[in-house]
Amino acid sequence: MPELPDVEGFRGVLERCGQGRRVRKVDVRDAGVLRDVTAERLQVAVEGRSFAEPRRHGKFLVAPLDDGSGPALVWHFGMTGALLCAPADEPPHDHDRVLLTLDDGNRLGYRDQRKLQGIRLAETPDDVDALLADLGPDALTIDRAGFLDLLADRRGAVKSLLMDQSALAGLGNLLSDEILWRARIAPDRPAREIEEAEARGLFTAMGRVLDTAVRDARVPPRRNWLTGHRDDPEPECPRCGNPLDSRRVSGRRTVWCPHCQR
DNA sequence: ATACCTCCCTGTGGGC
DNA sequence: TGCCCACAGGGAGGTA
Repeated sequence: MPELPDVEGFRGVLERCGQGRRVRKVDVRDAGVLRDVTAERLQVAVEGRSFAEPRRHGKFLVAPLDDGSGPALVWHFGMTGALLCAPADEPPHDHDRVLLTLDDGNRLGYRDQRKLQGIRLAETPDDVDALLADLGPDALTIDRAGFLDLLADRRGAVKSLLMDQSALAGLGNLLSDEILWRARIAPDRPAREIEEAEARGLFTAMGRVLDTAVRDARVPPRRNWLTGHRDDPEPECPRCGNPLDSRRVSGRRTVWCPHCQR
């Protein structure tokens, strides 16, 4: 599930619920979500420290502790992860894998059904940089010139480019389909063959889709968006009414309108 | 450089 | 209310 807008929402959860709060207790209920760190190390590193200002890059959420010069928690939410804030005495959900009890009676929970990604501990700011080193620029902050350069440098399908985290960080399958639909560009078009005017339109569509999705903290399944139709039994394009098509592009289910998208 | 495959996990829904 | 399979909005690693 989580793409850039969802993770931006989790950043907000962490900011409102965690920032400035001290972690009283780290409860690892399922160590299967810990990546390159043991439950013991996580406890020692985090308990007694407080959350500084969190930040996001692509689909990663970074939570530096104390003054930011030492360890940081680095979250990735995979397909099914979420960060939730709840009163500490609320019974945990089955999929709450790690619980962080705060000093104000609240509790941050990393909830994740599938455990495809998880939580890392960066020991230093340099470690954080190393974890994020392979990511391209964030989709929310890249400028138009940088975006046009990405397209020009890429031979393969434009959808593969949008989804490639090392080229552009933050877009997932749903957002990519939505943005391409909005810009009327077929997902399998080679990126470098997209005309400049279309490419500018694609950049604008990305910005608008992201703005709305960030406000909703998800890709909203509105009926006038593609996303609102992709799971219909016989999906039709909300713009032209023609049937939507669906097939795999770069290994992911891809929905588009063959009539509108060229 | 890029596309495809498998794998990592769990749960759900459809077909039988 | 059983079994089996494909599939789901994540990514990594290996191959051609």
